[in-house]
Amino acid sequence: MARYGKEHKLATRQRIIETAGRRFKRSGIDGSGVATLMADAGLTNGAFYAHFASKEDLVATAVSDQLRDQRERLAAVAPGRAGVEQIVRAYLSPEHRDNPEEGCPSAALLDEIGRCGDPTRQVYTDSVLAIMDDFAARLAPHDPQSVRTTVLGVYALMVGTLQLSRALSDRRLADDLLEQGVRNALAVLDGEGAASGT
Amino acid sequence: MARYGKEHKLATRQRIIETAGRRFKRSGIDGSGVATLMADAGLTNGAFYAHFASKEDLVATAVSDQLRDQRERLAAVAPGRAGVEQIVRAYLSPEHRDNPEEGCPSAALLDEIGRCGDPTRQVYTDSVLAIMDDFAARLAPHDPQSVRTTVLGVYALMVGTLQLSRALSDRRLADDLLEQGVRNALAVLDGEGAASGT
DNA sequence: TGTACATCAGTGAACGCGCGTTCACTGATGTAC
DNA sequence: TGTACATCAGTGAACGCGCGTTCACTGATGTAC
Repeated sequence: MARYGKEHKLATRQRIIETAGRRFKRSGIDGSGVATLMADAGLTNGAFYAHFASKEDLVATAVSDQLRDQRERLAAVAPGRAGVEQIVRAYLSPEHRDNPEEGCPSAALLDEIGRCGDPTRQVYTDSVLAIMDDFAARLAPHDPQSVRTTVLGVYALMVGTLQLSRALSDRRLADDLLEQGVRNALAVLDGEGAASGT
Repeated sequence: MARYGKEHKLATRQRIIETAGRRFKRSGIDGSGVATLMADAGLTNGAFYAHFASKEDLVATAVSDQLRDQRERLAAVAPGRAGVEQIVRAYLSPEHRDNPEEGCPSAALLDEIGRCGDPTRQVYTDSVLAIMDDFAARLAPHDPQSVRTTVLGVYALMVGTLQLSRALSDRRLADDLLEQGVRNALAVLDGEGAASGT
């Protein structure tokens, strides 16, 4: 059990990144202070700058990590039209809406990310595009490039729908909106890549 | 020029609400301090609590004011299918994306609003529903209730699309996404209320 | 095997600053006589 | 018309606190001989 050495430090760094990702999604970026982020990882504020150059550095890193995680979870879903529908339904579910901490970083943080500096937005863009490319390949394996923008549009649709469902204080209306979102997402997807259906 | 009296104080209050709305949309809610908000209105921090019970009180009031403004601007657009398309294109335009301060409060603040307390979310819900009801009446004057959820879904789609377009650091991709958003919004709307066309 | 030293992840106190909020006070305005 | 007083919108300093960041120090670990 090395408490000392490169491997240990990297493990600690990874732990900070993961707990910070959850904290940002729960409390927002501006709403999460460095001392709290470190306490979440079982550490004190002083150690922060041995791992990251600045809070913004952690923000970019945590956003990237969150999106890599989202990408990996999507990769585990079955291929074909059935998998696509499963992804859309899981994303636009009451469970996802009611647990932002475990969910999509875009749904929790997108408007704040839009106000971040260039480096963070660059990292965000690259990470989202990697997910979009995976999804496009799922939708149109022969020509993923052709549906890239379609897929980006569906992602935006789902993000906005989940955010609005979280903000509405009328639960029934929020549930109806999620169902409407599923219909809209599937309509856009089916209108496009008529390929790769199950 | 009364500097004193009910009318003067109400005018000052309204000025604070309006400048705060713009500041929130530019810097976020957590990113806007009371001293800055008051300085924007040409006042000092001390006067704040003569006008509002708390910062959260101002947040709820400013969000409501912003949405009332959005509603009034929408009401000025011509009726029928032409008006609907004009609204969608203006919303999902590069101009709107590049000027969040003048734009839609949902696009600028939705994930932060989702983290606000019940009173703010209640005010937000009521204000959005008023806009949705106007829009539904525009789409299906004979039976607006039937398209309420459709319209809410289109609003969510547009909000998410604008937010994502703002966050992407690749301008061409961000532009393509806006165009895709227009197609998606119109497809959902045309798939629904086949009525009231021009 | 045992001891002396080097390494370094993490601690905890402190930096200046801005946060949301409170309050004694100012000074321009309106009212009473 | 002029003077004395009441009203009250706004000022500015202060409250305790948390912010992001820095740094001297601790103490457990690994290395050298």
